Amino acid sequence: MEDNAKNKPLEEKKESTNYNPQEVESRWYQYWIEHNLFHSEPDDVNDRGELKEPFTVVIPPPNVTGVLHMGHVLNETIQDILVRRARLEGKNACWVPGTDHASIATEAKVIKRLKEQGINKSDLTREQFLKHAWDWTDEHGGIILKQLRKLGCSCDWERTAFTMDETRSKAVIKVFCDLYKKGLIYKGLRMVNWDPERQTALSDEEVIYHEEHSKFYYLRYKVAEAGVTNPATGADYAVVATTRPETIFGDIAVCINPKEEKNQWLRGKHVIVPGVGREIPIIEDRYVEIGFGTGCLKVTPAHDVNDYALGQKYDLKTIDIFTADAHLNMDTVEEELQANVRKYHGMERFECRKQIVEDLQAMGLVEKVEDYDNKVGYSERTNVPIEPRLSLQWFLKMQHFADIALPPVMNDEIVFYPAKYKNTYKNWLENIKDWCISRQLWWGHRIPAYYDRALLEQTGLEDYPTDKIIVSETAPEGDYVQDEGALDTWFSSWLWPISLFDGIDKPGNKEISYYYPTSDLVTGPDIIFFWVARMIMAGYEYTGKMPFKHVYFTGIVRDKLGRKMSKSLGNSPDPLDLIERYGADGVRMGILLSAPAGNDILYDDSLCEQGRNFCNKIWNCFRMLKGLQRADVDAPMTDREAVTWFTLCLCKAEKEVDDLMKKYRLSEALMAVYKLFTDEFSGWYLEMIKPAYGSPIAQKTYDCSMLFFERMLRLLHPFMPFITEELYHSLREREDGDTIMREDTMEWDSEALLAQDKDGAFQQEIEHLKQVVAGVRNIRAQHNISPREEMTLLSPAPLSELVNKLTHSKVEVGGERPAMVATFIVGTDEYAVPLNQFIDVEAERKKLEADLAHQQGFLRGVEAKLNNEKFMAHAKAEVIDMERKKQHDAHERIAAIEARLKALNG
RNA sequence: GGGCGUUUAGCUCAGCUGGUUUAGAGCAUCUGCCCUACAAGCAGAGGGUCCGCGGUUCGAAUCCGUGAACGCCCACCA
Repeated sequence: MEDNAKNKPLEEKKESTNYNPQEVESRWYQYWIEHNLFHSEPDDVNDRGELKEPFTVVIPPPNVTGVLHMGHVLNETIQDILVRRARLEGKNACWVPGTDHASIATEAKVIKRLKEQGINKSDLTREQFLKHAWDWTDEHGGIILKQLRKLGCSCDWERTAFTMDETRSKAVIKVFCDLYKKGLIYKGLRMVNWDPERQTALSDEEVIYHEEHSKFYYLRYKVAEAGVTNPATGADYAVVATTRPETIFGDIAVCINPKEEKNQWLRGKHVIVPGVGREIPIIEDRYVEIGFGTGCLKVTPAHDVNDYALGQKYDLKTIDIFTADAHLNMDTVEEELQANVRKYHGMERFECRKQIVEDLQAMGLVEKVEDYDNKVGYSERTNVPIEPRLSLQWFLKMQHFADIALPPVMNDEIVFYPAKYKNTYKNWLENIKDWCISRQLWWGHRIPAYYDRALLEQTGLEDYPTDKIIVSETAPEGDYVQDEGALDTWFSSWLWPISLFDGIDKPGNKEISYYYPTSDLVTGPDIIFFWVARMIMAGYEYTGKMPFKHVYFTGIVRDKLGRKMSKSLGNSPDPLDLIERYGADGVRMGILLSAPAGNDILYDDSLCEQGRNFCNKIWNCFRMLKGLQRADVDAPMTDREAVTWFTLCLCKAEKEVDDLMKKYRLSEALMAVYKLFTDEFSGWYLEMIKPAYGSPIAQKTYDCSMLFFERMLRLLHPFMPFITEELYHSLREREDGDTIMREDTMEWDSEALLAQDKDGAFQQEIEHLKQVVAGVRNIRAQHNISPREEMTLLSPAPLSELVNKLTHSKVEVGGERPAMVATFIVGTDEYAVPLNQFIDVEAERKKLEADLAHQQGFLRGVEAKLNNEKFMAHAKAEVIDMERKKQHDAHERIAAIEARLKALNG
């Protein structure tokens, strides 16, 4: 993988001059913790005695049993950048960490582990099971938070919370009771998404639909009335097409569209469910789409949402033929039909599908089987096909919440980055459905609803009168039974920004008043409905305010082929391993480099490599500067020019980074710093001020350079916290406890500094100079002239001494042109370098002619505009002036090229 | 079936309300270099019909229309 081909073999290398991140990183993280630098308290004041502005971020709590993956690296790095930058700006930054109990995922893991120990969940009481779950949480919980430290995350660890700790649980229960009191929570028998693996209801958002290649089975339903046949075919049966033949045991009717001509003969008749023998009526409803399938729809109210609706409309009974784990339950089928169906009892649903089709085929009741693509819903967590199932669940009415949560996003009180997610958000809220909040799980917040034991035994759960249910934060006196269900995990997550500051239980307390609304939320767009939207709802409902001001949606981290990272593909690198190899700073830079908000990242190790290389570059710049001998002498003119120029570069870059950060264009901000450091500082500035071998540098120049360095470290610190802290302390002696993280109080007025070169004339001069240097270097490269060999540069005008220094040449103004020269043009000036060798006249001429053609083409374009009356009449004056300048410059360049060509020919 | 988004160099992307020397960056590629900070480096070079078509305009990568390809979200066609 490593391309060492052109690298020097290791053994030949001099002593290593590479930056070693591992030692540095662990040392500084420990220092930060020891000095409590991440901790925040309300009403903190700065050195000037002013109250600091709060800047709050709450972490999207990772699953308590989770381990760090690349998605976390991206997400947490972005949060850390925002938080660290806020600290440098003098804000009181508070990043609150924590974990999520993730009820369904964690319960699954616990069950799996118990199974490995030979224990079945069903053998345990609720209390026993919860004991195991808590053990697991204590054991594995928080591993991920430790891993975040390796990444450099500056969370306020003293505030670490858990969605099921005491404060958070209290908030959840309180909110449930409150919403129940407000009439927004109700209990009802509804068709829900049932996960047969975990045996719990799921919300609509937890179902993921996949396109699937399946079969369309055409089944024959014999007409019960004797002698009635299809006039078109003579058949004495109706044909019903279905993708789920195993549900025919629950068929209650066959529905046709009253307008569909070809099925008119079935009106008012009855048919026999094939293989089952149940006689069911033909009903009519316009819901059935004309022209689709056979126009005959089997109605199975217990196992399909639409059929359920039809069942309600026509008052049909329901026969639920599945057990909770999606095996066939024939006990619900009528006694007189048992002989036909008993053999299917206890079969798994897909096995039964095969079997029933086989059996019906044997009976000649299958007309045909076609290939068919349809969508099947899968459980987000267990990845098992969900089963629509009628069950008693708790729901939250959502219209009210949609009404309060939509406007603030649409009018940008809460700003989404990127803004396109506003549409997604709007769409969901405008088609909101009630939220199924109960789960048939034990690991989670138990629903605070109580049933009178005596009454319950009398009525059973389904018929228990709703008005007799007691919803209360504490168990009522007397003989009551608590609801067995737990709440959807998101029913606690949606309170997170409030409950972290105990704002539900103690509204208006000091913490919530200070830290809330939080500043930025960083999360993936995949949980915009699950989490973001619902936090906004809870925020307005319980504080009257938005929960956060900005939402930054990250992309998905993919491999470089664009595939999602997954364990099975083995394309997901272990972040800790990457940190080991490239350093946390390197990994942070790598993951951020190609990550504009909302864009997927095609991750490749080479990105981290670039990050590591950059660290090394910074490290070596520092070594070079620090190693210079200093002397108390006047700085030469070249130093002063270099310092002035770089001051301007730095100020411009600071402004640019500031601007980009305000727009949350983090990768571009980092790139701006990267270019400032590698190109301008290291490539140009250091070469400009580097003293001759063995000579010292002027103290003044040295001090300025160190100042530049420190300012660049500050710019870079949010992105690369470790190396910047290390070098901050290496620049000069610092007091114990000092840190780069403190507010920037350096005397540095970038506006005033930039004003010194308001029209940019000086910067232009240096840019011109850089091009001249490049021109000379180019000639050296083309003619194989060693950088050590001194040359003469013939210039039309005097040039700064910097040119001599950077090109190792003597500049002569004007002067005679010898026969053998190489030339180049910068702007409209022609420069020449006399050569001690013959030049390839043909090659030179060809190049010049190509350039000439290009310039002439350019000129034609410009002149076409200037000769166009309409252009002259419509275009703005500045534009016309610009075109005139272009014309003038092009003429000059053409003249120079022609003169040179003439000299070459003559 | 609706909605949204994307399409610019080999790759990943900038290019804001049309005009800034006939399109920029980083990476990758090629050539030449171990010169006393850095070969995890330095210097230089090459590379684009701005998805197609039509329109608006003096002027379009940029605005409008249309077609295509890809991606995402939502939706109960069995």
